Amino acid sequence: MNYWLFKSEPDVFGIDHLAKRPNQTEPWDGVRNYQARNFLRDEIKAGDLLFFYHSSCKVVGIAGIAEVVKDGYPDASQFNPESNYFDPKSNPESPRWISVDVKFRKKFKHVLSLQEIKSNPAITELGIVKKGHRLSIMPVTEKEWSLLLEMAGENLG
DNA sequence: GCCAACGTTGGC
DNA sequence: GCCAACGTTGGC
Repeated sequence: MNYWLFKSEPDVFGIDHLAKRPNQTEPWDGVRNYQARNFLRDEIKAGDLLFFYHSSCKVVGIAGIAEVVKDGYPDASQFNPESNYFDPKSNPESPRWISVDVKFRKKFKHVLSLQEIKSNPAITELGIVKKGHRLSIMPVTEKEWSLLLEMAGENLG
């Protein structure tokens, strides 16, 4: 089982939205980057855990934890002309974009801010601390997962 | 809202 | 297959 970080804009879909969904579960759709798509298709599996990261907002950082509950499957929004994520070049015979389902696990009492994360010299591999990162989905090492949990003053309880 | 950094596109 | 132009991302 692996650890991940998923970015989302909380004004569009944040951890509070996830917590209010039926069964606290939601398809993670709209990923339109090939590197992130490959993670969804090949490596992200049910049972994996992820940090739910809030971007482009007031307090940027890790807001909580969710769990992958369904392996990769074709992202329905790519075939929906009404969707912002519609991709006319994709087709159902060979879908280009992939979703997984994620389920709410916990919301942190305080967002672990990007600033705090960057201030820890032990966090060096994580994509978000690197300059110019653009990935909306990125791997987190087990070591950094534990460290970040500890920094947030949280656990998986 | 600015702007640097990046991925994608498309002409050649 | 190169690379300039363009659009998007995301922290500030």
